[in-house]
Amino acid sequence: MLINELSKKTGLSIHTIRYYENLGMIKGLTDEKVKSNNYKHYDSNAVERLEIIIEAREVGFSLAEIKKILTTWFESTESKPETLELFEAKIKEIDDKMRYFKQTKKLLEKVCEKLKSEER
Amino acid sequence: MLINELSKKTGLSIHTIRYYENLGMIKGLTDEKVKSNNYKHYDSNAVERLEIIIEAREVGFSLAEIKKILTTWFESTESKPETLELFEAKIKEIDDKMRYFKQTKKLLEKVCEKLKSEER
DNA sequence: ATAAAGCGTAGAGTATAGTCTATACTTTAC
DNA sequence: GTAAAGTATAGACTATACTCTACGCTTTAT
Repeated sequence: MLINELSKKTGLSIHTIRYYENLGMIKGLTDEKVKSNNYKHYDSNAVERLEIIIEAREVGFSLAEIKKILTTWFESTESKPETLELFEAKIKEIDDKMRYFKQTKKLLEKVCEKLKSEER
Repeated sequence: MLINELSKKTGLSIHTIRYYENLGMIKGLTDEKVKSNNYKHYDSNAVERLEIIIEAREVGFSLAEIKKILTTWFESTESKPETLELFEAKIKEIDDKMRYFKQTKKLLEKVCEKLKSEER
């Protein structure tokens, strides 16, 4: 599929997809048989990668961190112990964030209660 | 307390605290009795506000959004229905994010498994 | 065959959230 | 009383993640 279809499939803008591609997070391939243009074709792996990017950026990971996750998941040949340590630390971070989430949700619920009681 | 103590209590840098103060998220007061300087004094409310800021930014709320939460929680006199709607939408957002968290955590756990199996 | 839409690259611009520097005055320690 | 450390303001600078514009070429539709 071309970038337009990829954009529609993932909900990301063409600009954003190209930005991620420039960062090396996804890769499109030009059809060798066609010489008149250099349009890039994207496969299901590109979709998968973009879906992971969307998920992980929502969690607050930086694109640099997400890139490491993608590399390890899809390309890694040799495994470095430091990468494992990084990801294990990230899992702990997620657990910590979950706690912040619960606290903030509670606060927001209290704020809503307050607003509702003032309404009367 | 002065800004140095506030910084130590919250773990935020003095620069960041001033940045938040400039945004109107916290407020220090100069001692009227002392005329030689205009050092600002911060009370427990400032600490409370900064703790809320830390929590909520971890969740991914923008400072503009956090400011609204603080205003409603500490200063609001009249309650606007749109504010209530905003916060209720934010609670839903938190629930959505929780799902992303769980998915990303699963992915990271799989990635860690992969790394461990390659190690052997 | 020509206009409209799509693709590519490169680079400029924007928004958010800090972070740092310069300058000047004040307080504290020795 | 002098140097070091603390405080204030203003503005410059940085990093991250987009977002947009300009330009030129290609494909598609009419």
